[in-house]
Amino acid sequence: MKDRKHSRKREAILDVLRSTKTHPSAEWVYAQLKPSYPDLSLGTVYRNLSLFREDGQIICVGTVNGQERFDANTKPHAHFICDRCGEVIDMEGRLCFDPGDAASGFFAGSIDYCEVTFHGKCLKCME
Amino acid sequence: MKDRKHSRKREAILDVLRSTKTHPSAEWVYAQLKPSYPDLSLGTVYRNLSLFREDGQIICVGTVNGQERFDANTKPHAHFICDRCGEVIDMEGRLCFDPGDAASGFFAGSIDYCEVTFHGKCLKCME
DNA sequence: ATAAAAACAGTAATAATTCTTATTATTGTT
DNA sequence: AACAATAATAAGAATTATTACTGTTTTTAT
Repeated sequence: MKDRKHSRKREAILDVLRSTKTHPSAEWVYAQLKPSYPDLSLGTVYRNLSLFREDGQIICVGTVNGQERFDANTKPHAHFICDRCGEVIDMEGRLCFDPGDAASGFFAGSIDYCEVTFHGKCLKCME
Repeated sequence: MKDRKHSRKREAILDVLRSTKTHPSAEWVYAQLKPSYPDLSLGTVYRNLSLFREDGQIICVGTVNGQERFDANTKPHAHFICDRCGEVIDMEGRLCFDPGDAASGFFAGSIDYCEVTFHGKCLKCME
């Protein structure tokens, strides 16, 4: 990881991500922090999320309704996205295979990681 | 599938999608057709891609560099995305498991489908 | 042929994200 | 503690993919 100057806001952004399981968007992180950091700027959230991703401290889960969603849990794990309400749910531990292993050896490029995303309706949205 | 009036342009858009393995963006489809249909509008491409998706004739592969990518091959199959050049490559037939099966029974919501996407560098980008 | 409905082009609007610039915070050095 | 050097920031402008609107054209059923 490149070494960076310390920044209270960057730290706070990462803390928010680490203290939730909701796989938030940039906007949501911003809304969470704005009360405690009234001079926080949305651009700062976006910029730091990019840095975290570069440094491998967070991963992108995918875009839901046009917004990228982030996850501070960098261990490989699958996600479920509810196509009705947009909620993103961890499926950690529910898969008994490593899709990366399953494909390497068959593919000529180099595989860095693999995303497994289930789509459907969450329990709440099934009524 | 809802019944729709016939449209020469809609037909052409689907033909383009069906005759390529490149998993194109809306913009790319538009660029392909513009020479033969000089009065084609980008909005028409977007609108019809949405209709195709509603009708289950195409699927969304995910966003690459901010642009959604589409695929007329609706059979479940995995993809590889090169994070350097953005190329999307089919991994059809290379997975020996059905991730949907692997997860149902463990999850309380209803699973419609499952996306498996590998990330890395394609052969060309590895030099 | 004609009338109703759907599809269209062209353009304006929207919305997520990135970029720019002037200011402020951090860090190492006296 | 004062100091530069430089990274980080706020605010807002700019960019860009996508969607919505409006008046016109195409399709299709009568």
